[in-house]
Amino acid sequence: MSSDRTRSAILAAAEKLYADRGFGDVTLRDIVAEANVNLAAVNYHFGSKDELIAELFVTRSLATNRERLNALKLAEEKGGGRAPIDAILHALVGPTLRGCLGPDREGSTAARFMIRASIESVPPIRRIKNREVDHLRKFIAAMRRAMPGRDDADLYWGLHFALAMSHHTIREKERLARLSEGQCDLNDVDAIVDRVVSVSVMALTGGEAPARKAPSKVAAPHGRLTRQDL
Amino acid sequence: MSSDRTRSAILAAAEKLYADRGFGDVTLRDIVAEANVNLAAVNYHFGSKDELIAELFVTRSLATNRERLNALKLAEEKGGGRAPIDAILHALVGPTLRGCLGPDREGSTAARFMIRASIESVPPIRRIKNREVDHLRKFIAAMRRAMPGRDDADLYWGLHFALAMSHHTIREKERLARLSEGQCDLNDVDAIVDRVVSVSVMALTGGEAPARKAPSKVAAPHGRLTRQDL
DNA sequence: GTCTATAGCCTGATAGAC
DNA sequence: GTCTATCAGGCTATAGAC
Repeated sequence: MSSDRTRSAILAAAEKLYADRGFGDVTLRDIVAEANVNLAAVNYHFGSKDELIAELFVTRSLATNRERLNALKLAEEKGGGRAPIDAILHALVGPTLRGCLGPDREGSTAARFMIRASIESVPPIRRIKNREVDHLRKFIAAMRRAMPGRDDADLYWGLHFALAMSHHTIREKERLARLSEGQCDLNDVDAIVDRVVSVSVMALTGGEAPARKAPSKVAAPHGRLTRQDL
Repeated sequence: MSSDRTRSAILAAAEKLYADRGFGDVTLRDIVAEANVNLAAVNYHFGSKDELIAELFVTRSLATNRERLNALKLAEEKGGGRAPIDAILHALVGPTLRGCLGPDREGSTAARFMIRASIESVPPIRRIKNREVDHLRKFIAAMRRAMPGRDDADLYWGLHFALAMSHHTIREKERLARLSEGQCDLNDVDAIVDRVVSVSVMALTGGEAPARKAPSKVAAPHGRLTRQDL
């Protein structure tokens, strides 16, 4: 009982401090001071600093993955087992973007923690991300059903680019706001999700084999290989 | 004179060790052992560990930026002051991708160092990246000349997505190789550059206002706003 | 089981001799 | 410029109180 209170206090204090000041500037001593517990309690309950960080990240990460898979399942049921490609990509990038940029969660501790995790990518978080690859296969499977003709490599690249755009937007939102001098509205999450989905769909459908040996003007600018030639 | 040799030895040893084992696992004591110099020499020559890392990164980073701007200048001269959009994006993402994935530099110390810098994003490197925003304005200016009709916001988003795809490909190349079980060829740099450029061009030209209030089937999947409505 | 006090070792940084 | 010695602060481990 009392154990749960100490454990929870550590988790809450850690998430708050990491969200506020980042992983680099927060020590275990800062965390135990904020939580009003003893230094050794962290090791007792979590084993190490890294495992504490890992638990924080896994908790938030699992929630996002559940949202993703629910949205995917819903979209496929709605389409009788086959969802349109844009709905699949929407299910993939929507939860992540809304979780970090959403107006409801605007500046919530959880959102700011996940943004920090995205920007600083400390070792325990990297480890988790690296083994968190299985649930992406479910998206590849859904994409394969949506676009039966496409090469698998094209599907993987499409998925990869969709994740690239959403993660990079979260990670570099300050920079983009500054570079564009406010002309890119980073508060309108729905518009951002649509933009990412729209570009991802174009990436997946745009180079749709016009003629094996006649690359489109735009796709083969410098006489290099086009996707169709790979 | 002797100072220069010590300085260079530290730089070389640090870049090698960071490239091999990452920033998290390499201490100053490891570096001075590899360089056969005294521990205090690092602080004497660089001020701090962070400034040593910063110097390593800035050196490689400036070289890439020079390549980028040279390629951009060349493309604009070739077109009489106005380069086609794909050539501009090529100049933007080509040097970065070739510098990290190129077959000539395959596994070179410099390439592996820059990949580490991209993956681990340690504080001194983040600081440099954050203030390294000015030279991107030259690319925005060139893009504005190439696509006079486009909204500035669209140009910024296009630039942002191009960088997103190239950086994410460098950063997650192992993961993509594993996820795709080798079906995505991460050794064919030219093909990757073309793929990134091709998608970026589509992002910039694809949503080209078909009709103000009739969003295309693919761009407005869920009745949300399309780019044209922003 | 839960928690505290304390000691250990490693890190980056620095002062002062040479 | 270079080196030795030492420092403060970080995370971890453990012995023992409750």
